[in-house]
Amino acid sequence: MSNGPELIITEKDNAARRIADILSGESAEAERVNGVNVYKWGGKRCIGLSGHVVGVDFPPEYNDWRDVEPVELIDAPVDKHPTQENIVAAMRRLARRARRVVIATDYDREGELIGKEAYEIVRDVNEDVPVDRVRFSSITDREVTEAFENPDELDFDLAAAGEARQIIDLVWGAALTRFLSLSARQLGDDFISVGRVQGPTLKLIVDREREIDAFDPEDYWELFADLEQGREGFESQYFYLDEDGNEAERVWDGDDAETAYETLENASSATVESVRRRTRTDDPPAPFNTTQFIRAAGSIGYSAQRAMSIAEDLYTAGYMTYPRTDNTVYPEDLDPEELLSEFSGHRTFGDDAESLLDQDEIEPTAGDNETTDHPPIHPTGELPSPSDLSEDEWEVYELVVRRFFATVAESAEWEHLRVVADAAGLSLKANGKRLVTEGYHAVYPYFNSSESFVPDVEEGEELSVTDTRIEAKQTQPPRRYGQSRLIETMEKMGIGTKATRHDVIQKLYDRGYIESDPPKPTRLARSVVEAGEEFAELIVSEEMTAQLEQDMQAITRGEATLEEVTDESRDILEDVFEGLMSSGEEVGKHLQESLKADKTVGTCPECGGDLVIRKSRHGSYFIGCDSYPDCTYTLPLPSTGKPLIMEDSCDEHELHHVKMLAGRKTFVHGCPLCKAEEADEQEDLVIGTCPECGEGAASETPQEGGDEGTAEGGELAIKRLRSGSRLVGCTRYPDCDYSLPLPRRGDVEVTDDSCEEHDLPKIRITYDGDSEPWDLGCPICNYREYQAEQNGSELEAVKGIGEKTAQKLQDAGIGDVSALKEAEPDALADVVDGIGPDTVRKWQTNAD
DNA sequence: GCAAGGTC
Repeated sequence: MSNGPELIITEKDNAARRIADILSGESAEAERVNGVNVYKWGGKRCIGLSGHVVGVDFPPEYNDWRDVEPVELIDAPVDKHPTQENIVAAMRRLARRARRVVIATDYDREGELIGKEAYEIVRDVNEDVPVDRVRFSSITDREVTEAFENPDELDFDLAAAGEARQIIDLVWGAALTRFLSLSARQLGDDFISVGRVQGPTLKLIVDREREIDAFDPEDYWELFADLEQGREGFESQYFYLDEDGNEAERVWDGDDAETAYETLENASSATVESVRRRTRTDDPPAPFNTTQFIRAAGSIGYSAQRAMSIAEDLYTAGYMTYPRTDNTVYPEDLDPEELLSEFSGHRTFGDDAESLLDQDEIEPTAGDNETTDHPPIHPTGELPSPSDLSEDEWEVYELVVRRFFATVAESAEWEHLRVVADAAGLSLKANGKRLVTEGYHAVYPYFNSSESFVPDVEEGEELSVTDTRIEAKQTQPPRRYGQSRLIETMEKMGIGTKATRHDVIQKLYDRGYIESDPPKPTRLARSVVEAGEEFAELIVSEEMTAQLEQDMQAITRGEATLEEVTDESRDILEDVFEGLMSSGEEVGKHLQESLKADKTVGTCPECGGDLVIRKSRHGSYFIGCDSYPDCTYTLPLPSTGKPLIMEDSCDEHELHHVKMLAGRKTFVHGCPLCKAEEADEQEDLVIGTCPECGEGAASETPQEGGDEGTAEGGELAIKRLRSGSRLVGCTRYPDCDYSLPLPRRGDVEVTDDSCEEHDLPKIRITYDGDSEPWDLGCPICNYREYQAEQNGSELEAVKGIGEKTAQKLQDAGIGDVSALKEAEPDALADVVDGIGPDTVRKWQTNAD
């Protein structure tokens, strides 16, 4: 038997480092094996994977979509192959000499499978080494130590359940995706995908849109009266009892409403008929799991994707716990008092933490989901200072801290006051609420805690009616799902996981199935869902996951095998394909029509054909005529973003407006023909000489046939392009392509002020309305600053570097990422305040 | 190039 080291394998590097610290009493040292961190102490090594390091796929001979009939994929073999070669290689190297291996991946089904994948890699190079499995749900001293004292075995049945899922997802997803894409002749980047999770998610969105389309608004009226007691006024609303004896406020008949309003208008007083006071306890919220965190972040303006990305950064930097968790119950190990006391004395959180510590008892709330995966999201004892984080990061961090505070705070108490009064035979009601005990709201301001005032009145009291109103309204269609509502609904339906739900939504955007926020389905999405409903009901239904979940549990309990479950699933898919293949052409035609509808901007002014959005060979978008090459009419589009056709259109040209999607830089381009005409009409405005080819400029490279160093007389002008963008560019374009960017929005104004260095006038951008003008200054100086900023945000993209830190680095002469990578850690740490060489090394690893 | 699931 080998007397080499003991090898511990975790699911991720972060866990490896923390476990090594705990088991070694902080004495573990990091070394790099094949570019992978390995933590080393005594006779032990600890390596972190990156989730799955092997993936399932068909053998290469199935790669060509046109050579292989999609139906053939159903019975095609499924292989596993390394996807993270460096990690696999490092593991093999370490496992070869190991005397013992301990699998310490996450404590859930997927973790068991990842553990089994590691086990197989280990076995491949070392037949005899004993392999143990340890399970713990939070990386704390006690849990980890205990787990390692009581090692267990890998649960191969549990892992097999995960493998069954992998195979079924691949076979169904790939076969159906290829079938739809081939039938619609959509090959390349724009294939048409379906899958067990994206299918029902898309159907959810499409179904809601169908309800909205089918919605028929109804008119109704509501009546209000302002009442006054002494000098205190408040609003009341008219109500009546409907046929079922329920209270109703909406009057559905216009004449009835008018009659009631006439009566109300003429009433000068109202008599209080009843007063009801109630106190209601408002309990603090449960700890954050991923879904609830995303929801809360959504309520302060972060998309699901963005919230998770920030959470990931805060986690990697050590400020909060693992962001992907289902758990809403704090582990016993978490001592809330101890964690609170870490915040006492803190500039922002100190007062709240201290007031919470003053409570008689600290008993955290608990949610309904108690799982073994990870603890609920909460801040760690390591506190960042605001300068370590960007503004967004700080805002999200504060949310996480305050949520933790809320979970250990006291309940709030509301006093509800309901007053019913009679005015000339009409019933009026008013509901007041007052926050009597602030409770957790004092530390968690994210919930609405606004009060509504109704004065203390008594039964029989006369109130005067000071004003009356009648409001004509219409019933509203159901609302589209927002991203966080979608994620919550997916969780309820049991589809996707904490780590994937937000990615699924992103995937729907990427595939051209949804657009805007809240997401709205495209024509293509409707067709895909229709095709699914008709031929492959399971792929657009949450039933598929529910069934799979049952099968996986059977495998886990040893009541079914992986083969039985996957064979049965393949049989069902065979049946699906029988129906599909006989209607392939029809399905394809329908999909193609929808695809075209999604791209059509309007009618071609030259030939009457359809104008559609196209992609050039260079990857940029433009508008072209569908009858190309017979008609060569085109219109340009802006170079940034992905075009989206909007519902409204231009009155003059009858072309749909176009929106350019570019994340936070998304903007409405408008009518592409108007933009082109505006550019044609506007003349270039010369503001100076071109620094590259103008008078006095020495050309850097001798031109062939030209005299060395001779300027060509180019001038700089403010130009408007047909694509809608503006720039300062050389009048000799395209012979000279010198150009400087100008902002898309606002009016460009040339001031009398000029830049001495570049001999150009300073430019000011003015806006309609109250917005302050922007003194952009000299366009060359401005562009230089812009580039420096770009380098800065490139630095900020590195994990662990926030806005302020990037600034500090720039001050220290680290202008961009490559400079950071080349920097000597000790030397850099010396010049940057509060940063150690280890942090620099961490950034350098992160920058790779 | 397909899915969904890890993780970055």
